[in-house]
Amino acid sequence: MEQKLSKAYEPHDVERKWYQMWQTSGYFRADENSKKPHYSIVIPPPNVTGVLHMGHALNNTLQDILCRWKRMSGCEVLWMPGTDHAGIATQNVVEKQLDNEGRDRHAIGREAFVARVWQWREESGGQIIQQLKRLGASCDWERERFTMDEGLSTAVREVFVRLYEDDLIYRANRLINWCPRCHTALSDLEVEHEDKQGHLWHLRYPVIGSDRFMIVATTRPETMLGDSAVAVHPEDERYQDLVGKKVLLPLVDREIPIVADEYVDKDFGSGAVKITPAHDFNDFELGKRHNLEEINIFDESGIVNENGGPYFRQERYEARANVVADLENRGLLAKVDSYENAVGECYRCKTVIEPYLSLQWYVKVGPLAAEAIKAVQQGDTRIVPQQWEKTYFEWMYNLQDWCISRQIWWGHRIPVWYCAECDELTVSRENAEVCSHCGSAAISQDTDVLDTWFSSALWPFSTMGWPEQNETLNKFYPTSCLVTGFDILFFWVARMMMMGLKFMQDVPFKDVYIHALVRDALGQKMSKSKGNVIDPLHVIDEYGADAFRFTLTSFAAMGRDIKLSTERIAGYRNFCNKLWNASRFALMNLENFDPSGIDLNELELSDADRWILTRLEETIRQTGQALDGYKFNEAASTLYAFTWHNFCDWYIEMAKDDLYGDDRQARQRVQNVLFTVLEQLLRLLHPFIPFITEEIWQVLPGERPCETIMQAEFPDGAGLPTDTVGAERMELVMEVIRAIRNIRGEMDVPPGRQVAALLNCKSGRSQQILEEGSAAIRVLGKVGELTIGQSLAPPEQSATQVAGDVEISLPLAGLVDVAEEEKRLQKEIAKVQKDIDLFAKKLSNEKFVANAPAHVLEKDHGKLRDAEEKMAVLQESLGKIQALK
RNA sequence: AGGCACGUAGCUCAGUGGGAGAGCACUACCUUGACACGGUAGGGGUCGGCAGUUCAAUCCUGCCCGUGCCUACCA
Repeated sequence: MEQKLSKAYEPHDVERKWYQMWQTSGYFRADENSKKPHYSIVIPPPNVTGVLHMGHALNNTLQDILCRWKRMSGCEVLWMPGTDHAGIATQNVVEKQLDNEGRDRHAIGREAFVARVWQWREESGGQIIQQLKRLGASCDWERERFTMDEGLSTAVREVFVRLYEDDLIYRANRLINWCPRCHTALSDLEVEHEDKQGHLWHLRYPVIGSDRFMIVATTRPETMLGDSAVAVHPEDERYQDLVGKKVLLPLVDREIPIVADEYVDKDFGSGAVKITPAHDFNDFELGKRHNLEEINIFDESGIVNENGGPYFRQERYEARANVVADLENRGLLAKVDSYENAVGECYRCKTVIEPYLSLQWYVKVGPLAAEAIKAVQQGDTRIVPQQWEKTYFEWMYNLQDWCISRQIWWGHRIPVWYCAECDELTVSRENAEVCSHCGSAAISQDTDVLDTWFSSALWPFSTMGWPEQNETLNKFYPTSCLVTGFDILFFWVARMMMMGLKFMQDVPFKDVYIHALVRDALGQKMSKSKGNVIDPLHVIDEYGADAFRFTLTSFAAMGRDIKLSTERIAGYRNFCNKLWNASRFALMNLENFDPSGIDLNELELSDADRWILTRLEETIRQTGQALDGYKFNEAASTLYAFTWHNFCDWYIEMAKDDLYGDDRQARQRVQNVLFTVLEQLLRLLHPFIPFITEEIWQVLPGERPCETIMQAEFPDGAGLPTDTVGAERMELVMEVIRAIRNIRGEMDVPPGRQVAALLNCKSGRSQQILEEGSAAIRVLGKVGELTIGQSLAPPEQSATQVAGDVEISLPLAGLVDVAEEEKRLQKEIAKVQKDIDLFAKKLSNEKFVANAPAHVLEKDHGKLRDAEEKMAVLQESLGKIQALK
């Protein structure tokens, strides 16, 4: 008994052993000087704070499949790995640590804080990289990058300065999304909108010089402290006489005008709107049109400032309660309705966003977006699946300028210096010492850092050494494919497109493959708070990385989310085990087998051989096509079906007879085919399940052409002796076996018991095929006495089935009772009758016959004929059976 | 409000203008010398509803119902 492989596949040691070998031997390394065609992918850099979650696992499994496949297909592959400094997220992590120590970042100061973040990154930032390795990711780790690396920081500065010089970066005082907890501006994308149940308060503002009141409705009554007008629609008859008059703003007793503006919806509420330019985006715009005062009533923590009169120093919700109570006491609260509206929250800490007036840096995206749109329209970059193109365009056309300054400490500091003497700006690639305008040394750098996504946008070329021109960029830019989830299509993909086109004059990637989101078994997003997270590392521990990868791949159908549960993973663990055991079987029967120098084309192959080789060639073709089209699930199911249902269920079972028999030549022939199929199958499967395939491949008999399966060629089917006619012949044998098994199963014949069978063939061809396949029929059908011929008379008492033009009869006597067989036959007859009815009806339809294409007609005629022939045999048998009763 | 998906076997999902598929679950039988993480056989679906195009619709078109997601400045 062969001792090379254990009885069941045990992934742990295998995974560790081979990953280490691959990495230390440098098989993941990309050579920019290679003459081979290039293939490159940049990893979507996970946050340095991150731990591997299902999304990463899927994302990186797919990338690894592509990279391993391309590497085996003769490409020089660069898979560029790295991590993202994740400004706000990382700062929050370290701030939390400080908080646990009873300190905050202001107490230790900027420099110490940043040093502390770096220290944290050194200690625990590499976690996710180690986890990617557990998954089998074949990244070129020697090139690992971090967005805060010196090189990438240089690229960030270069880009900032050049955009500034091209008037594509500017500074403006506007309303921005402000997180009162993170104390920073956020871009529009970093705000998540969620519908929340709240209230709509209707407030009464007294009109000056009149006894009338304007009723205004608001979801945020505290902002009335900053109101600078009440607006109505210009054509609203109710208020025609009031426009131009003033109301007295309650509580703070300020006089504010009543203005007319088209923005107001006459039919909503009272038709009058309170206008707070400093705290609402619409009001801000309206305020600009009417030249209204912008009164900021909050500080950066969302606490009422000195403009809030009596509410000074109250937190915003506290102020809200007090404002409402005070208004009510004065009879100025008309009514309160329940109201649901969308509230903006910080995407990092979920704090409710405050629209806040402040001076920030912006990227003017218009000209950049125009190029990014054009590139996709022209097909320079292809988005797969294509449906996402529409989403991409939709967003690109409606793009607002991008707020890139963040009031945090962890990130790329904005390379702008302000002069205390001449008030001019110095924008510089190097750290500035003196003002570029007046030469004064009294300059200070902007305290803000850049949005994390600013550096991410440069990732495809900054990681390759840009702004330096080098061979890596020449060879590997633009990248071949970007694999990512749709959740960062805007955050990241769109911005890489803009920056790549601007600075490399070429798209950053030829293809963008957008994959699904991984959800839990109930279809909910996995999150810590819901407690429904499946940890990929636990999955790998329990089922092995290969089973996990194959599961994800099998579910990675386009355009649908993946609902993952551990039961599903077990199924693919079983698949790995099946492959393992099939390999064990092969190895046991390949002892002393030497695969060298034998050409399958020179062997006298059996129909079974021809069949499996033909199926293999088909599988190779289908797998390649599926991968070409990013149809990962199709590739996976093709391979699954071939491995299990063709190779294991049929070929191995049929091979046993020859392997165990005395015919040395037959044995060698089968060994050759068995070896060939298994060896190629392992190579086909390697991109998907790299560990187990390496482990088996390494112990195959004979000399290996290279040290690792990673370097072996991906099968292309060339040289395989395919033979569709031979394969069809085998199908008849298989059909006969299935028919015999069907009778046995239906009639409850014990599996161990042999039966006699009589195969009555209508053609000499069938007879000849079955005679050749008789060994398989005997073994797989558990047939003892086997009679094959033409015009045979079946025994009086027998069970009958039909396969093609072959009538199969198993003598009943002593096996089963007549009633059972009658039942079985009637069931079978009912099935066939359904077919006959269907096709007879179709073919008697004149319109169908007149219009349907010839091949359809021919096929249906054939099917009707087959069904009728089958019916005749079954009816005859039924008659005989009934006669016995 | 707009946009995009989705609705197929008990569950999770593939799929195609020409007789409905897989995995899991289920039923029966089987420790046969690769594998019980296994084998063989079997049951199970008016392919969301209603119209239309077509010789032919689960697939194309329209409407409706239901479910998700994304984008959006209606207080």
